[in-house]
Parts: sequence; structure tokens; C-alpha cells
Amino acid sequence: MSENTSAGGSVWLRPDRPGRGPAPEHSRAEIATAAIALAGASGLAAVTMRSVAAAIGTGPSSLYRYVANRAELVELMADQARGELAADGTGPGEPAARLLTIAREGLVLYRRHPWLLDVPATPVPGPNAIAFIEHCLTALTGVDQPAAARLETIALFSGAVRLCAQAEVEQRRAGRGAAQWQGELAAYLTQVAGDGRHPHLAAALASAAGAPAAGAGDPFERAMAKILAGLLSAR
Amino acid sequence: MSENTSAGGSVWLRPDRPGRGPAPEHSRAEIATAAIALAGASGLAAVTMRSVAAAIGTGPSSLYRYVANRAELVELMADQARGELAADGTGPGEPAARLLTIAREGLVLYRRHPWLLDVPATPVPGPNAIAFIEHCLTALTGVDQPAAARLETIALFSGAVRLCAQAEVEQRRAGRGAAQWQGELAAYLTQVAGDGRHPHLAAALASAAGAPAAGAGDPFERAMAKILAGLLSAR
DNA sequence: CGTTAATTGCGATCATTGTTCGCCGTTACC
DNA sequence: GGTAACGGCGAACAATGATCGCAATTAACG
Repeated sequence: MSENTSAGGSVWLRPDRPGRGPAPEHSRAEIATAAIALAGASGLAAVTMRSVAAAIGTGPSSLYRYVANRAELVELMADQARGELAADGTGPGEPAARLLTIAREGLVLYRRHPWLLDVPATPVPGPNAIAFIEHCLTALTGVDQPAAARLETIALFSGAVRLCAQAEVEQRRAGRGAAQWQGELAAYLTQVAGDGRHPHLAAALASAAGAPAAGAGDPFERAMAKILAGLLSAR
Repeated sequence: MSENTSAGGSVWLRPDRPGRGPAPEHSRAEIATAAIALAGASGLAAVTMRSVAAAIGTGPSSLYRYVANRAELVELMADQARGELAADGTGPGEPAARLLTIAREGLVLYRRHPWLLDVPATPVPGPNAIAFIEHCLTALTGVDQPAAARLETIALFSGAVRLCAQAEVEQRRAGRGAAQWQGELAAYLTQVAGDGRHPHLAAALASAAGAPAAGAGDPFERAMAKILAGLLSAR
């Protein structure tokens, strides 16, 4: 039994250390890369120990030499994907503009790796998540907030980005495929809106249907602009 | 094979209809209640088809007469729990204050049912989720936003509530139990902060450690106030 | 009232998945 | 050169989600 399962609450506290035995034939990065490829092709649910093991040409049990369990594997995947984030958003300009740049970067990351939206939040941030936080802190230079409050700001900010990305990706998934599904959903909503007990919702849906492109502009841009205005306001 | 598996994209499109055969011995509400009890006692992972079936005194396969799959069961649980939300926040006052009341209500709901944070977002809202939206729309009366934009506002608002609740519950989970875990996390963070490559993070952590109660007041109140200020600003 | 058809309950069962155990070969350290 | 630790991996286990088919039951229909 390796120490993967015994000590070390998180993966990041258990670095690859060269031991006494033979050199490992694989690496965490290689495993994560293979897992990311699987997730990109068939979703996070397709990332099973067996499929990942087969992808790198070994048996399932071999993976447990590198990872304590599947959750840690997913953690590795998520952090490695976050490593693809560009380090933009540190140029001149207002903090809001800088963070908006970072937000756009995050959106394209979620578009490229939709399975990231299925990764549960983990308590311990990986190195790339920490780099992202540092990056956001850099962009927050000049904002009138105590240093501790800025961490909360970043948490809310990245949560908002994730939420917007989730809405977009979800809409995309629904858009593909089932036209029948769209119809059923519409029937359901109109039924609910027509029962008289949800007048405001009925009005909102009617408004949305009447002027589909009413709120012109990118919804993501709108949402992030509003949220950033609130988050960066004088405390 | 019932129609649970064949047609109807969502549970809400497949109401309990009295058929020709014997009356069902259970109901969706009863099953959801039993499942909620299990989740409250041992977490959402403890809600298995077998455990729920045993809780109501039947076999696992019987559940599939009421629910197409486990995901639908969880959907039922989530919507039923949302039904416990009080309908406060419609009194007089500014919209921000009304929504803040609703946000507090949501926080206590997440505190009472922490497993709700583990429920993945579902595309089709259940009846109680729709009632919640209607409720928020009522509270948004008088806000200078087109009706369609208000739906986005509500989505961002409830997402923020969920995010804050997640942070609080997560902190509570970490607080209980592992003091060793706390130490390892602290060691990890100080190591990261001390490597010189994350100066802003080091400063923020030092500030947070130096003045733990610096940002006095409830973090939830602070966060929601800021976010609401942004969301409700003139479009 | 007898027939029919739809529906429920459920035991048995299958496929899949995460995970563990034990053995063997390999490699670095003394 | 011995030894102790380590990696690879085949085999297996427990748990879970889900399916199938059959018997029992009941409402609708003529």
C-alpha cells in the first residue's frame, strides 16, 4: 500500500517523490492529459479508472500508484486544464476592465472544457488555481478593498464566471439534438405561465419571446459588467 | 416497461396519473421525503436506490415505477426541499432589501439541507423552483429592467446565494473533525505564499491572519449586498 | 358480470464501477 | 551483495444503477 491512501489530505501535499523502487512508467501529468482527452470526447462520466488506465495502456489498479481515488484524478484534471488560462488582464486600465478580460478568458476555458462545469468544488486549490488567484489579485491592484476582502471578491467573481459559462453551455447542449425536447419544455412553461398563478413569470416569458434579441449584446458581457460593478464598488 | 423511461424528458412532464391497475402503494412525495431524510442524515451519496427503497419498505426495482432514474429522484428531492422556502420578502421597502430577505431565506435552506449543494443544476425547473422564480419576480417589482433581463438577474442572484452557502458549509465541514487537516492546509498555503512567486497572495493571507475579524460583519451579508447593488443597478 | 388491458410490486439478475489485495520483478541505499 | 522499499498488475470484491419477466390486482368495457 503506497502512501497515497494513508496520509496527505490532498494530492498537492503528496508530490511525486523519487523513491527506492523502479521509476514510474507514467506521470500524473500524463494521466491527467489522457483523462482530459476522454472527458473532452465523451464527458466527465466517461472518465473511469478503467478507461483512463486503458488510455495509457495499463490496468485499472496501476492508477492507484499515482492517485488515491477518482476524485483526486478529477482534481488533477481540473487543475491541469486551468493551467491553459492565459495570463492576460494585467495591462493598464481600470480594474473592472482587467477582470473582464480575465472573465472572458475563463469563459473560453469553460467552452473548451465543458466537463469542468461538472467538477465539484474542492477545498484545497491546486497550483494553477493558486496561480489564478494570484493573477486576479494582481488585476485587483488599486481597488479600495482590504487584502482579505479581495479573496472573497475573487471567489464571487470566479463563481459568477462559472455560473455564466454553465448557463451558456447548458443552452448549447439543449440546442443540439432534441427539438422535441424544446417543444416539451415550451409546452411545460406555457402551461405553467398560463395557469394564472404566475403572472410575473408569464409576463417575463412573453417579453422574452416577443423580443428575443431585445437585450442586445452578449449576455455574458452584460452579466459580468453588472457583477463587477457591484464587487468592485467602494466597500 | 412503464412510460417513465420512454417519453417525457423531465419528471414534471410525467405527472402521477391514475391508471387502470392497482393504486400505487407509495407516492413521489413520500419517496422524496424518505430520500431527504437519508440525505440529511448521511449526505447525498447515501441516497441510493436500495437505501431509499428500504426506507419505504420495498425493493429497489419498485422505485422505478415512480422515477425513471436516480437523477430524477434527486430532482424530486431538490424541488421538495425548495418547497420549504418561506414566501417572505414581498413586503414594502427597496427591492434590494426584499431580495436580501430572500437570500437569507435561501441560506437557511442550504444550512438545513447541505446536500442541496451537491445537487447538479437541472435544465427544467420543478414547480417549487418556478414558484421561487415567481417570488423573486414579485420582489423585483419596480426595478428598472426589462422583464426578460430580470430572469437573468434572478439566475445570477440565486447562483450567488448558492455560492455563499457553499463557502459557509464547506468551511463548517472543514472546521469539524480534522485539526490535522487544518494544519496541513496551513502548511501548504504558507509554503505557497513563501515561495516568492505569489506576493499578492502572501500579502492577502498575512492580512487575513493578522486581522481575522477585520472585515467585521457577516460575510454573507457583505457579499450579497455588493452583488445586489451590481445586479439591481440601472441597466 | 365476465373479459380485457393496463398497471403495480418485486425477485432475480446483469453490467459497470471504484477499490483492494497479494504477488512478483525492479531499483536504490547501506 | 543483501535488503528494504517501491511500481506494475492480475484477480477479485462490494456496491450500485438499472433491466426483465412474471404474478397479482384493479379499472374500464361490453
